[in-house]
Amino acid sequence: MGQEIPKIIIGRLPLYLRVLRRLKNEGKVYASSQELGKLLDISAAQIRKDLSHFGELGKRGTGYEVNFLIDKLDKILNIDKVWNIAVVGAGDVGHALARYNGFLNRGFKVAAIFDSDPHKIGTKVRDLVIKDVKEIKDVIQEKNILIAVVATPASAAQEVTDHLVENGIKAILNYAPIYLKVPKNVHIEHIDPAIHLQKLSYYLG
Amino acid sequence: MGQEIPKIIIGRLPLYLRVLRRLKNEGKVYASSQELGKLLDISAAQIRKDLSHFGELGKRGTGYEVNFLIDKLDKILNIDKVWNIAVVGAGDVGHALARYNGFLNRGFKVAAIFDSDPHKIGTKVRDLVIKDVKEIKDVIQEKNILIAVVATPASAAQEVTDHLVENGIKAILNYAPIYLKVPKNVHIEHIDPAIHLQKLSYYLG
DNA sequence: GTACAATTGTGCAAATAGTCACAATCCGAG
DNA sequence: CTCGGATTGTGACTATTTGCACAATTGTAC
Repeated sequence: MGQEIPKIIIGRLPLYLRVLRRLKNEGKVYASSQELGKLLDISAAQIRKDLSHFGELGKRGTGYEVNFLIDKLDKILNIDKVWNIAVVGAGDVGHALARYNGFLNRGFKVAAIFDSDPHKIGTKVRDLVIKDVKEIKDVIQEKNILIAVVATPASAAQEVTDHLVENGIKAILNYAPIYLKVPKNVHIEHIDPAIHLQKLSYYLG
Repeated sequence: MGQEIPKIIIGRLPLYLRVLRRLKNEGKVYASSQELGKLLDISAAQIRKDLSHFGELGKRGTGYEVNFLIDKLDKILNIDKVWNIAVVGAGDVGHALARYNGFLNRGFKVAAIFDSDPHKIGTKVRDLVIKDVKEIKDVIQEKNILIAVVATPASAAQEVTDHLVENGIKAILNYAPIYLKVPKNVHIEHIDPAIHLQKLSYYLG
């Protein structure tokens, strides 16, 4: 303990959590590393080693108690509460995110959505009013938002990002097809479907 | 050569390509590994080593010729043509994908979209008619589709996937928040925004 | 044409990640 | 209360990935 946990391990924890939630739903009380591994195509040894970074979470002979492990992972990933997040860009992606039902029971709630288009500002997505990007500062302060999603066109993404960072955002999920520069104390993840498709097409040669 | 290229390297090639396209747009003719590295937060040495797997693509003293490298990466990734792809699920994600303008110049075209909801079947997204999932077989044969996107609820995703695989799909991009089982000759990539958000929230502890 | 600044490609070393295999432990049956 | 099957946690090992450093090459300036 006390050790810095490698990023690659952190990246697997949400996968473990997702499958555990499913098992819980199916009424399962215990799960072995072998069983989890089979459901995730990850070796049982790796799962055990990953989890062992956070203490002795399993019981020898029995496996991992599903509910206990879910709670533990929730705490580790800091999603034992719900984070308010902001979405910038009310295009198709912004709309899809604002309307997505899957966030709430996984630790997040879209609490604000912004755009710069006067035609969109003031209209609603679900029960959320699209606000002017100029209001970002006030809103994220008021709603205590630390996580934002950038869902603007590539041309606006860096500028929006800088603005978010200036106003205290500490983590960004970026859907714009461009690499965003952020200070190293700000964390960032990227989603670009074309990138994934290109990885796939390589293997179809 | 003849060697199997590690997956992790293949995963970076689309990133190189994306930044090269931007540089080309800006009128740049040459780019050094250092310059690319700075734009991507990847070490220059790593970029050189990655690219060296595919021949001597740069010029010592000068760097990489942008146009040449773009062409080369296009060929390596098999996107020197446009792939027809199918989207299954015409919800928010399916709509967003079908309406997205960014695919075409990156090697892909949404050529079909399917749903099982009778209310949606027959309606249009852009100029694409939403078809019944029962027509998957015929349409992907007719349009020569090898790549599909699963954008259904989690509950339907595995069934849809099995159906796609049975009918010749060789690569799947999965947006459903569930791990999909596929035969090992079928390639798969996953996108789940909640997973990314959870990776981020870990660091906000 | 020579000197020099820039930059690649790459062998080697270091760091990181993953697998193996087994002692330690747990639980249930008898 | 002992035995046996199951399963974890982990040290030792192996494999993979990254970084370093420099010879080889290129182009330019004079």
